[in-house]
Amino acid sequence: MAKSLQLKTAELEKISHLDYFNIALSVDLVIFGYEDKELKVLLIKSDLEEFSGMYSLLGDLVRPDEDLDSAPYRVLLSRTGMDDVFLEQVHTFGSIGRHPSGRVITTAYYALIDIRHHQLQVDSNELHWHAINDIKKLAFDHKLILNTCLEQLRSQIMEKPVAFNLMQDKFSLRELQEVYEAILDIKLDRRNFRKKIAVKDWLQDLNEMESNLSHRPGKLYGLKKQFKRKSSKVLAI
Amino acid sequence: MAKSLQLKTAELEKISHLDYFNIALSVDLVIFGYEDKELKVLLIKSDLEEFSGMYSLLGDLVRPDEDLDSAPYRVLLSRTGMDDVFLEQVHTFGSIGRHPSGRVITTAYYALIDIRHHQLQVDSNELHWHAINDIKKLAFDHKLILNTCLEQLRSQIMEKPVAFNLMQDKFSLRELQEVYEAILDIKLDRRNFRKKIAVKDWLQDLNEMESNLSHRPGKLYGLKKQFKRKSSKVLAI
DNA sequence: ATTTTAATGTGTCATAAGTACATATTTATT
DNA sequence: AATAAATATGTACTTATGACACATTAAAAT
Repeated sequence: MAKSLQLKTAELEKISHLDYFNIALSVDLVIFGYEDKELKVLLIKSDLEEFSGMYSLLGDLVRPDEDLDSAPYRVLLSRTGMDDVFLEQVHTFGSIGRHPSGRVITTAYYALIDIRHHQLQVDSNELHWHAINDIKKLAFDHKLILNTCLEQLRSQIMEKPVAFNLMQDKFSLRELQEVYEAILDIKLDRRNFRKKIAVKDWLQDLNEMESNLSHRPGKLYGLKKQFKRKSSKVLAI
Repeated sequence: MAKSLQLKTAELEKISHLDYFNIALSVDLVIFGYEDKELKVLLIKSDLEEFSGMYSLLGDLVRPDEDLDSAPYRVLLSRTGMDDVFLEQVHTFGSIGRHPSGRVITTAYYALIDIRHHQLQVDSNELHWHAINDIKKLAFDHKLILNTCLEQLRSQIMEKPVAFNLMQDKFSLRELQEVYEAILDIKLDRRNFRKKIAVKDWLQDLNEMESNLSHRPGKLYGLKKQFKRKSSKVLAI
């Protein structure tokens, strides 16, 4: 296989016969969703005998004819049917022993999904949403990858308008606060939370109210246009 | 080459004959140093004909028998003789066309070097320090990699005690401020800078003074032990 | 119609952090 | 003894953070 590479430099030639291409490169996805006031992650039953019965992240080898950053979009689309999703690269994991089947280095991404808009086109009944606090161990080093991505998500939500990718287009401030509380896993003070969000100037007052509630409805807001991607998802600024 | 892999899963077997291993993985290093009140980067003349005359970052392919995070240490030691260096992984770059010789995905690291302590064991006279503001273009996508690493460095120096890796063990507050100014490329107010640093509680007053100056000497400080690595470099917390 | 329920919407005070800015002090040099 | 060139330090203003309580609204129940 390595012979089919079009290598030109002395360095690459010299190295190729030393089995340098025995390293495979994959992407792994921490797919976050939000439902029932909980942050969830989409997991699949591992198909490796070493990890039978355990769950793992969705992932795949990177193809030679796609950009690294395109691979996670392809995986998402092909494995879940979800398109137009917010994705961010987090870290690359490459310990020697991390994959039992061989040398695989993996670049981890996190995705943010509005579960209510992106229905799972389940290609297997082994795909399930798991509440983040219920995930105790995962196959491979995927728990480490999950923790790393969760930390990155937590550190970004007050800096950039990314949490909105977990929500529908219209939401009340209560709903927004609940999303933040689910991500951070702490209770927030309502007045202080609203003050902080107001300062960011991310929100558009839609002049609409919640409905079908058995109590006083809240105002509805949307993310300002300048922070949205096509089809209403948020830019990775 | 790919045949020599010990692949066990159906998925990997299926994929291996599709030339999936035609992707090579490398590491590239943005090696920062500080001298003459300037932030510098260690560059080497590119050995590719496509980029003849241009400079590039130090890098190498990752070997199958080393952890990904070990590769940059090996590169640093073998190419410059420098040991015990602060390194941090930043981002992985994997566009299809980024390397003219074939498909190479690269994980970028930045290193922080105290130039005065780590004399270059130059293995080639093509290795040179370049002031960061003088670097206009680089081979491959290395200017993008440099910019990404510089941004990460800038965003970390007020959060974590990493800038000290660019300095000698004993320093005055003026010298420290000059390092921060070089990294951020802005002038800082002396009083406010000292207040901010004091709050961090990173510094140990050494009860020594500068000497051999033609003006009033400043007090000397060192980084507190708890933030140091062996041989006086800073932990990546 | 009135009351109850369950939520929304809002302000103040105290503390901490950020920013702009000027003067007295110390050492070596002349 | 005077000069040069730097160090060391404080205050006033503004902005951000965190703790905390009460009046209001809409729907549902009576």
